[in-house]
Amino acid sequence: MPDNRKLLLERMSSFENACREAGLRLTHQRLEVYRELSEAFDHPSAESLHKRLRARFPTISLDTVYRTLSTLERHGMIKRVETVDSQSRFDATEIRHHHLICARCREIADFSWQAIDNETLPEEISSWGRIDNKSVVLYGVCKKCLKKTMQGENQCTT
Amino acid sequence: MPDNRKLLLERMSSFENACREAGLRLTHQRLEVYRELSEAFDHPSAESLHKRLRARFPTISLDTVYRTLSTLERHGMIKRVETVDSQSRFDATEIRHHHLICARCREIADFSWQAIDNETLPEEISSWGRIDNKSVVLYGVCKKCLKKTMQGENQCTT
DNA sequence: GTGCGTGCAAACGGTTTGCATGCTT
DNA sequence: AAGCATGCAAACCGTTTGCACGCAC
Repeated sequence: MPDNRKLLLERMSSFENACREAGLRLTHQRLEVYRELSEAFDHPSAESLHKRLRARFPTISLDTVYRTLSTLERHGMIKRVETVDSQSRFDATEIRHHHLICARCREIADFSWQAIDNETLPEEISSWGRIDNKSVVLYGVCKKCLKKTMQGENQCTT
Repeated sequence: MPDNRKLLLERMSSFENACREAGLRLTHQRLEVYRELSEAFDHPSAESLHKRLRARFPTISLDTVYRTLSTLERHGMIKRVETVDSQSRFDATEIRHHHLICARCREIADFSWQAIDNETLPEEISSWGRIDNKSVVLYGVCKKCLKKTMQGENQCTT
């Protein structure tokens, strides 16, 4: 059995265990959505996943894909690629800065990080293409929101 | 005259010049949108800007705010805070990685950058709140898209 | 059998667009 | 006077939600 096939089977079985632990039913759709996402390498959108799934499984609905992705995300089984939000946010300052985003109040603060600005990009990048812009986004919870719930402590899991 | 007031006037007059150069008319609405965004420090959304503008200028429409922001962005006079897209994109891999986004084909590629992962956060951050996640996004144009237009050359403006 | 998960359709929120009018040039 | 920019309303697209049926447990 080829290695990638074996790897996928392993991922599927640990996914099934995770579902059981979380009390999520092992539906055909759920398994297929997860399998399709696991085999994808391009960070597909819900709609793009749905298109692929329908090829193998014509009756699956777009709603189910959306719902499944949300459920799996809520249980930490998959990740949503970081976006600020569905709303665009604008900015008139021209000086280089990075962003801090509070997960609770959605406030966006600026900060600068010279060390990063000066860091040279990893070797491999040049084979990908041309880079125009480099941005660091830190996600967390701001002091104001922390105070509201009285659970503080600095911690960076990254 | 206070300093920040003076600074704003300077920005407004250089904005007006930029508009003239770009062939954009100096409408009341255009100027007000830019002024409001310049005075904002919180990366407002179109809707939030509209709300503020209406306080001083009750007849301005939401459409105009949207259109103005797009126009100013197109001319490089303001920036849209980096988002992947309006669509959410998902990801099943659990290993730490950052993202490369191609501005043309919207492809998202992964890369790792140990130097950044190990870099300690700037001092000031701890006064903002708690950080849970750190992500670097590089924007550029991938090789495939570059080939299509035959204009290459590596360059990082950052 | 119980009730979570699905499919369908309709609603939703942010954003864009077609059109006639108004205002900058 | 010419035509870009605006306001209004309707369309749009991605996503969410209410409901009744069906399937995993």
